[in-house]
Amino acid sequence: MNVTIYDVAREANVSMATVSRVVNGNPNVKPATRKKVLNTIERLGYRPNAVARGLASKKTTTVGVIIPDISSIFFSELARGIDDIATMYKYNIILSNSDQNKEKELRLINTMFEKQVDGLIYMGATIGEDHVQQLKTSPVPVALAATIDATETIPSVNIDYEQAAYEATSLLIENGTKHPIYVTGAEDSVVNERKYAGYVKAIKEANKEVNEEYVIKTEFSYESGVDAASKILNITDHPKAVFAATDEIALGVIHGLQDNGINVPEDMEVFGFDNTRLATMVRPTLSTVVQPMYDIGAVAMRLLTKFMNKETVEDQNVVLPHQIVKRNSTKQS
Amino acid sequence: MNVTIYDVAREANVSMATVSRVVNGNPNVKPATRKKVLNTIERLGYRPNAVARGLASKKTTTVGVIIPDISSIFFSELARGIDDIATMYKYNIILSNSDQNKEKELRLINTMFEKQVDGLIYMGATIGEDHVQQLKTSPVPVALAATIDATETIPSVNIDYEQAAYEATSLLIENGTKHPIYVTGAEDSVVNERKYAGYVKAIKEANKEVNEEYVIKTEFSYESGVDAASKILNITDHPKAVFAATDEIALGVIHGLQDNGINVPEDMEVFGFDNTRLATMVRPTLSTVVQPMYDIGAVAMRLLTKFMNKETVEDQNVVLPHQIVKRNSTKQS
DNA sequence: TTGAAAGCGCTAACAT
DNA sequence: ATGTTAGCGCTTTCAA
Repeated sequence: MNVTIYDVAREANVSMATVSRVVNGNPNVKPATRKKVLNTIERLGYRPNAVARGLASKKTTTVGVIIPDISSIFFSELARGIDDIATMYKYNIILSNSDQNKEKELRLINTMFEKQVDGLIYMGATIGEDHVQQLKTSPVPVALAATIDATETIPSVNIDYEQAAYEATSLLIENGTKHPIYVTGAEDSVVNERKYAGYVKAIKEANKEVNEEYVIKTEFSYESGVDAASKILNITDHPKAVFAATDEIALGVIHGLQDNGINVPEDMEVFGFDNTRLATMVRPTLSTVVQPMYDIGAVAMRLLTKFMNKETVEDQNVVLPHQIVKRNSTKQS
Repeated sequence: MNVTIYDVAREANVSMATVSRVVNGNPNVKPATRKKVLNTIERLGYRPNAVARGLASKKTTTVGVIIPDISSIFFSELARGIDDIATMYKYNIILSNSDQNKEKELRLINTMFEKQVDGLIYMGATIGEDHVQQLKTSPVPVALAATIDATETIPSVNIDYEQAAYEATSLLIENGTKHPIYVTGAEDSVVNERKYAGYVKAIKEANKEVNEEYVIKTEFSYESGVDAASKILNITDHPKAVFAATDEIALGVIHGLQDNGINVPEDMEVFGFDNTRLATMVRPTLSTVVQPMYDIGAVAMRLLTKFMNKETVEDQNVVLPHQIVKRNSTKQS
């Protein structure tokens, strides 16, 4: 058996309550007593049992994190932001991958509640009614990171996807391509919708009409980008600029283009989205939209701590600033 | 207040024990009773409290995972393998970043124990005596993933780093470069030592002598690779092949070389290590050592489940097979 | 400043 | 097949 608070109390000739007080830094303990207790804690090698503490106090100092895929360069960066702030506020993180699978997402949320997390950070493209339902009846605070629910009723941290996509597309248009091609995933999410909306807005502003042939819906992967490049090259008289919904797609497009003897950006320009570390790990380096993944995670966690502390929060839906960074996959303008 | 097992018992006219039995799938319950209980669980929206269960049963179905940096493409892949197998065995994961900081590592291990994890998976290059001490006196099973302690007394899952590095270097030598350059991090870890030993072995086999000028110790980052390329180019009459200790360094080297007008692999060859997703996301695609990160994580977790189940394990130090994959950053031989 | 004692919600003998 | 009853190790009133 392990040494318990009771053992310490007995050995130090004080009550459990006193030991508890010194362990928890309660100031109402005479220095001499504190010292005595601390000594026997040291001597016995006492280590508080967080589970027992959790049961008694109804706080686990643990937050749940549901993430689509931690091996994704995008989400792992977010997770890092979450964990750093969590650590700062003395929380630990239970991390689970959902693969954007609805059943699994719902099940995971429930598991997190069973484990009595003090709060939950949720990431996942498609938030249906059942998700919202389950999240809104949560016994603990919830925050969405880089995720938007249609009702916009759950606290969240994001950037202005529409505006960002609009700016990126506009830049390509200004650079001389009237109707850039858009390559994205065929995902049915609010974030994806907004990016598309921004693209459309820029196109309409310049051309009035959106040519569906120039919108390629595939998957959010490097390979899809490579494939998309071939498709693009097969379009007769294709536009000379491509806006990709993620950096990973953009990288694929660049390489797919290069594999076909096309020079980027001389022959064709490519613009990405996210500014993952990948963006500077290509030649030419990728012009892209800076989505501050780490910060989104960090701010989401910070927001959650406020809710957990029952602080009043001014704005539940945080919109972080984005940026446009021009590197070498687009022409200098 | 939440609904407890006691409420369910009362409403269903059975004892807590019976409710506990149906919740835990104990077969010793009359089907009719089970159904009745299940109904009232449903009706009351009862959700078992895992913390209370943990206190009573001394099992939390949670394992700790200490990782240097989840945002690293290498470790996040490992983490994914861990979580998948954990999920398969009904465990959840408490994930914490250590940044390879000794103080933090030691503190995290302790926190994991306080939280009463049922097991611990540890990753981290430098395992000193205090780590070994703390890990060996662990109250729960521990497994190292892609990590080696000098005493080799803690269960672990790895590949044969020395052999892998030897093979990679030899391949470069066979391709015509008598003494390839080695670019690695200045990290003081067993894994790093072994890779270096493999490199040295191959060099000695071909030349008898190792030229220290051809060993560049920097950091494990893309940027370091880029910088290393310049250094290499500054070496008079430098070798025409580079073996990098990680893919990320290799990518940097390739781009640094290309930025200086060098063609890969025509002018210089580059070989990586790990086979992260990065390897196929460069042009030319990267020849590299396949270290099965996902599998290492998965096997480590599987190993841990065996220990947690008190199964007897034949070999505590698992060595997974590696592979050499030739892509386009080396010449066809 | 300290102690006593009642839980927190559940599991696990032990009975029946 | 089901119920009774101790705890699990800690926090938290409430008293003193």
